[in-house]
Amino acid sequence: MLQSKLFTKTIKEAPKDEMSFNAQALIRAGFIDKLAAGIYSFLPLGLRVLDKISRVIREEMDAIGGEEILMPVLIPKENWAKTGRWETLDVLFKLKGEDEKEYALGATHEEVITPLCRKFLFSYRDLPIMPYQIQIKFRNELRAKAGIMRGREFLMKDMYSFHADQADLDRFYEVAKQAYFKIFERLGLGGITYLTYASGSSFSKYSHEFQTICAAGEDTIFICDNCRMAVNKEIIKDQEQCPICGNKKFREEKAVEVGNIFKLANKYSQPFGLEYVNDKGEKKEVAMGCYGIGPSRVMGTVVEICHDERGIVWPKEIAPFKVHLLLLSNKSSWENNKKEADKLYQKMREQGIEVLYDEREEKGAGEKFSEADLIGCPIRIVVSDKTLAEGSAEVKKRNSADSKLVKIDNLVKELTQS
RNA sequence: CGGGUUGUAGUAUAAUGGUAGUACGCGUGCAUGGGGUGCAUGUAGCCGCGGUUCGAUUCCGCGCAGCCCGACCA
Repeated sequence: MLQSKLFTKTIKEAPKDEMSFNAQALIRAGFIDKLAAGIYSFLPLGLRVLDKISRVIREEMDAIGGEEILMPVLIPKENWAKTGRWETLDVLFKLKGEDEKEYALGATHEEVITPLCRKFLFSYRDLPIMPYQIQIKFRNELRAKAGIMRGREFLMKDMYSFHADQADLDRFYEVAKQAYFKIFERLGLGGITYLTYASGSSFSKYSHEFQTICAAGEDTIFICDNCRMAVNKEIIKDQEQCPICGNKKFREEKAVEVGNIFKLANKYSQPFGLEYVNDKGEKKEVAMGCYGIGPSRVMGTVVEICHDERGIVWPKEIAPFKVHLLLLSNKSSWENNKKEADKLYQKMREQGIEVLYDEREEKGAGEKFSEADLIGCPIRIVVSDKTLAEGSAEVKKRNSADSKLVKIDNLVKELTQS
């Protein structure tokens, strides 16, 4: 993409009413814009990142049998009433149409997916199934904060699994757990994201959260370094030792809940009468699980963790572009340098390398460098008088101070191999 | 939802009961061209309503909005 065509601009000073680093950096770099408290637009750069996060999640969900769907945002009152959550789920945004019919915006989708599956699930032969969606969720948080880490609307991947019995739910739950570890590894949060025991429901003693260590996090977790698990502070009183190894030494950390998996059992299948017939002709209740990850929260979390004093340092799989190509030149050599950089840009695009090309003539070198650091693409390539004198371009990784000159003819080949 | 705090230009800030200033941005021109470059010039603002006052951006009240702490968070 040509940077001159990017309608967003970077700004030097963050708005004073944004306290969280993720929002400050993302706004300064032109990834997001705040409309109201907890409500953000995703701009071209930000949407690319969000889409990449979603893509990683989608790939891993598909790999464990997920089937992607898209459910409504507008959910009639009757569905919520059936489970009692019209009254008890206080984050619901409720609204009324002209005809007085009442709805709530989707805060979670058990009340949609469960009756939906009633239309297709009849026999044990139909089980298990694992539909999921990636969609904006609406929750009227009393206090939105921390930039895109706790918004009133946010992107969420929610998968629901349906099983013939508890044993099959337990089996798939472990599969989903492993998929989640893979996802966080790919998103650049591997090694600092812990499976965390948290409060469960009447159907299972615990739920599991995926908590990423992060000073900006709202949760406090206690980590067992022995088996690399954690316990949420909310249940630490009734869980004084590691549930896995019995170790009593915990390390306390602030963390962000980036994912959550939950055994629902019959909590929703029961009120909606979701049953199937087993191989003996008997009617049985379907056992359910649900599995959430918030891509927008993940994006905020990554920014909180992957940055330095100059800006964001995106993990390679979710960077808006792999390469940020900068054209520098003085006036006399502009035409020539631009021709070389244009060629390089074309070649990279032909090879499928995602590249943001800063070909703006009016910007000085310092501004281009500063913006590149702020935006945070993994690889910066500079074409200038200096580099062209060597028949080369300068290659520098965002996460390293070192740079090197690479012959222009070898550059694209080297990039496709890295 | 309780407590606190703040609303001045697109952004960040200053002053003032009597013509609202600075920096960045944006526009124009020239210079510059390896770390948010320089000079000139232009552009744009007091959250809303009510009260006090000859006069309110300033003082008072109410409202709205932002932020912080807390509570809440399938």
